[in-house]
Amino acid sequence: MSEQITITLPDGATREYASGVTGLEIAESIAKSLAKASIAVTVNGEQRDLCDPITQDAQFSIIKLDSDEGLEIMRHTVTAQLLARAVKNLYPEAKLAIGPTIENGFYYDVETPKPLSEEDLAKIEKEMRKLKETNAPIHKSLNSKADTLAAFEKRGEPYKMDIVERADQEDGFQLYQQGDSEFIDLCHGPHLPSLKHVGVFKLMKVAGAYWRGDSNNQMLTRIYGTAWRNDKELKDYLHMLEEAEKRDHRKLGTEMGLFHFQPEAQGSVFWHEKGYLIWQQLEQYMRRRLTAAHYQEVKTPQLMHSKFWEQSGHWQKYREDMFVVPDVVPNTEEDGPIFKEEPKEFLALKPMNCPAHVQIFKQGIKSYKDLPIRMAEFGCCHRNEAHGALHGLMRVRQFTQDDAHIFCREDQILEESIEFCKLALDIYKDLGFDDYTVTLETRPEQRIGSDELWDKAEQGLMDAMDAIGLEYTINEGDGAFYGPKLGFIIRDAIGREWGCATLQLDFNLPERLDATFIGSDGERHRPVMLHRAILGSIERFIGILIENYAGKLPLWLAPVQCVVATITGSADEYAKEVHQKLLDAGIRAELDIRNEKINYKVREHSAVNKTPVLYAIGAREAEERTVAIRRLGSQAQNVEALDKAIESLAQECKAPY
RNA sequence: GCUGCUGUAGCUCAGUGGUAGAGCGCGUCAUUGGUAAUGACGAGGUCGGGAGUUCAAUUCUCCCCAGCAGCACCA
Repeated sequence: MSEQITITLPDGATREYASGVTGLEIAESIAKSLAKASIAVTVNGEQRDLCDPITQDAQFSIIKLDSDEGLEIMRHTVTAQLLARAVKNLYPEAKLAIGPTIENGFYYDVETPKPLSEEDLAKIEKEMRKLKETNAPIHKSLNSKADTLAAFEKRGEPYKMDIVERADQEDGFQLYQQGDSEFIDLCHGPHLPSLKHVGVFKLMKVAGAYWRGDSNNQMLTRIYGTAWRNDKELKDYLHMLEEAEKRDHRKLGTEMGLFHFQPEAQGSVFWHEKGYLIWQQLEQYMRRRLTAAHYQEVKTPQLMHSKFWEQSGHWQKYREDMFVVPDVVPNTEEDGPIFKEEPKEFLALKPMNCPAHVQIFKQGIKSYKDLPIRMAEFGCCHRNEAHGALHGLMRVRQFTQDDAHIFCREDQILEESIEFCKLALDIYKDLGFDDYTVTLETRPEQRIGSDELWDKAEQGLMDAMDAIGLEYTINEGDGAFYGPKLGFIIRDAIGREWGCATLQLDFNLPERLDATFIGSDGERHRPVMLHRAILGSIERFIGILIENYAGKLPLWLAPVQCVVATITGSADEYAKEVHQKLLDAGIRAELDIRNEKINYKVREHSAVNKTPVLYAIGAREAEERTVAIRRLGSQAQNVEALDKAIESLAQECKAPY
C-alpha cells in the first residue's frame, strides 16, 4: 500500500505521506517537540487518536493540552481511565455505566452494592493518583460487536453491554487499555496517548443519577470530578465555585432580609418589605415598558373549574402539575373526615394564564382591525412542582409571570415576533444582561394539534429569526404541548446561563377554545396566539439579579438606596432633616442614629445590607450642612453640599425607563 | 418523585448514652466615636417530629417531615 495522501496543515501548507500514516508520525515529521506535546489530532474536523491511521487526503491539525479540546480530552481520559479503573480496583464488583466530560470536569456513573459516599472519594482519588504515577501508555483496539460484548461479559459490565447492544455499528468498537492492565473502557475517544499527560484532578462530590436519565431505571452513583492542566487552574476554578456560593441568592436574601421560606409553604415565598421593594421596582419598570409597547394589562381568576381546563387541554396534558381543589364545603366536625361527601366537582389553581386571556379575547366580537391585541398580566400561577425540584427563588410553586398573549392575524406574526425580540433584548440590556443565546424548541411527543399546524408554527418562528438576523440553535422536542417556542438564555456575571424570555407560537389554543375574529371578508377567522414572557417568573428573575450582582443591586433596584448614618449623637437632628429631604426627593432612604460607632454602621450597611449609598453625618457636616458620601465597594469619601448631593442622587436613582 | 447527605439558640456552627456550648444577632448599661465589627453584663434551646432499645436518648435504631446536592422535570 504505497498510495500517497495529501495532508493539509492549519496554516494551509500541504505535505505528502504514505496512506495509513498516523497523527503521531505526522507530528514527528514536523518536529520532535511537537510530537511530544501532541495528545490527539483533528482529521477533517473529527477528533482522532494519535495512533489512528489516516488513509485519505485530509485537513489536519494537532491537539495539544493547551487548547480547550486538549483539556477536554484530558478530562475524558481522567474519568474513563483513572476514575473508572480506580473504582474497579477498589470495588471489583462495581459496574461501570458512562463517564462523559461536562463543563469544568467530568463524571462517571457507577453501580456499587452499597452507594458510595463523599468519604469514599479520598480513597478513590488516592487510587487514581497511584494509577497516574505509572505514566502508563494507553492503547486502543478496534473490536467487533461480538468480541466487545464478550469482553464486557467477562468483566461483568451489563451497562457497557447495553451500550454496545444498542449501537448501530457491527464493528469498530474502540476499547482503551492502560499498559497491560486487565482494565478496559469503551469510548469513542480520543484519549491521551499516555497517563503522563494527565494534569491535576480532584473528585468533588457524589450524587444519584438514573441509568440513561430515566427515572424508571436503576439509580447509579455519579462521581463528579474536575481536572485542569496545573495547580493554578484548579485553584482558580475552586475560587470561582466559592464565588458562586457567596452569591447564592438564598444566603444573600436571608442576610439582606429580603424574603424567607418556611416548611408550611414550601416552594412559596414570604416576601419581606425590602424584597418586595425590589419586586415592585421590577414590576413597575416592566409595566412602563409594556405600556409603551402597546400592551394592555388584565387580571384573571386564580381558581377555575376543571371543565375549563378540560377545554384548554391542561386537564389532560398538565394535570399532574396542577393544584386541584375539591368544590365541596369542608366538614367542621372534630376528628371527622375532611369532606363528608366524595367530591364530584373540582376547581384548579391556574398553572398558566393563557386560557383565561382567551376568555377575555372572546368577550364581544373582534374585528381584524382590532388586531393585534397584546394582553399582559402579572399572572400569579401555581404549579405542583416535584419536591426535589424546588430551589430558593429559582424554582417555586407559586410564581408570578410577566406574561402576555398577543392575538394577531397570521400576516402579523412576523412583525410581532420581531418587535418582541427587540423589546426583550432592550430590557435585558437595562437589567444588566448583554450576553445571551437563542434557541428554537420544536414539537414534543406529548402535544395537541395537527402536524400541519406544527409545521406552520415552527416555520413562522424561524422566519422571524431570519428576518432579524438572530442566530439560534434548535432543540428538538423541547417545545410546549401547544406550540413551538423561542427561548432566550442570558449569561450572568460569573458565566452561568439562565433561560428567561420565551416566545411561543400557538395555533392550537385559539382553535380549542374557539377564539375568532371577523376578517375583512366578513368571515370568521382564527387568531394566532403568541405566548410571551421576558423575565419569565418575577421570583426567579429577582434570584438571578441577586446572584448576578452579588446582592449589590443597581441604585434603581436597591430596596434601600441611601442610609443616613450619624457619627455622633449631636448630629441626630440634622440627620433626621437629611433623611426627610431624601424621602421628599423620592429616594428610598433609612436613618441610622443608633448608639454605635461609624465603623459598625458602615460595615452593616455595606457588607451585610449592600446599601449603595451611605451618608455619614458628624458634627462637621451638621455645622456646614453637607453630607460625607460613601459608595458601596469604595473607601472614598466625598463631602458635598446637602441639596446638591440629594439632587444628583435623585437623578441617579431613576429607573432606566 | 428518586438517590445521597444534613437537621442543636433568630443566624452560622461546636458537642455529648447521664436533659447543652461558641461567635454573631437581640436586650440593658457604659461609651459620643470620623468611615467595613467599642466594651461589660443579660435574656434566649422539649437538641426537626414520632416510635423503639436502655435504669437513662439530643446522642443508638426505625419511620415520618423539612433542608441541601444531584437526577428527572422546568418559568
